[in-house]
Amino acid sequence: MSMPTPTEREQLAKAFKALSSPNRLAMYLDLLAQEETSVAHCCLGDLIARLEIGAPTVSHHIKELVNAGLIEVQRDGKFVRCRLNAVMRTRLAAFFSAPQ
Amino acid sequence: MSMPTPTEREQLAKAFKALSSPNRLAMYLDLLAQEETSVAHCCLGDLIARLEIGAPTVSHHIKELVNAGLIEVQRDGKFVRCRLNAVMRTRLAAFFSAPQ
DNA sequence: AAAACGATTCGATAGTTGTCAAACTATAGA
DNA sequence: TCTATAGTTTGACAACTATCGAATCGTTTT
Repeated sequence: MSMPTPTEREQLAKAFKALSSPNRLAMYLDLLAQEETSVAHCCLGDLIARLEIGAPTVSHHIKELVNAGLIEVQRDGKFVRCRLNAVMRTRLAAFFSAPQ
Repeated sequence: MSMPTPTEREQLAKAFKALSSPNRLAMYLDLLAQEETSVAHCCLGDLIARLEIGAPTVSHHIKELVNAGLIEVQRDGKFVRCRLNAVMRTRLAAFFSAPQ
């Protein structure tokens, strides 16, 4: 990978910070697992059920993950659907990939 | 990537936490860049010179990066040589790699 | 319209962390 | 042995953060 610009470095640090909280990482992993089993549906309630933290905290974490560019959300009636941001995922993979 | 075990998840979170500090990320990037230009040498003084933080802070950050399994260090006389941990780098790349 | 449900905002708190200055240790060279 | 150099440890502090309970907002259902 080529050397990131200072701006890119900032974005990377932000993404890593978002994944540095065990519960946020668990949420990211949940969405990752879901992506690979092609389950369309995932709202905050699902994440709340799986983790042992309250709704306000989950809501806060979701905002952090969105703000870091790691996931995307979309209102759907009462629910908020979450899914991974594929572009960011690819960028992070590239970051750690050794040259050829 | 297959679902990480709780232990693996802990290790991942630890690695991301280590990279979530802009200065620690800069240090990791320094070692990354160096790896790719095949410069053998990199001691703490080099990192101190490039970043605008003091020696105690750099020393502290190095310990964090080592503890997270991201880099390895080795005493060499007066100096401490730093280099990336290739295994961890590969694991992180795999984590973000999309299936097939 | 009222109740129920999903999610967000707010205020507070306990705990964590990045940084520094000062003191210290270790190695190399004169 | 004295000095200079490279790095570490310690103690402290300001800034940040993960979490909670309570109140609120928006949507659906009855």
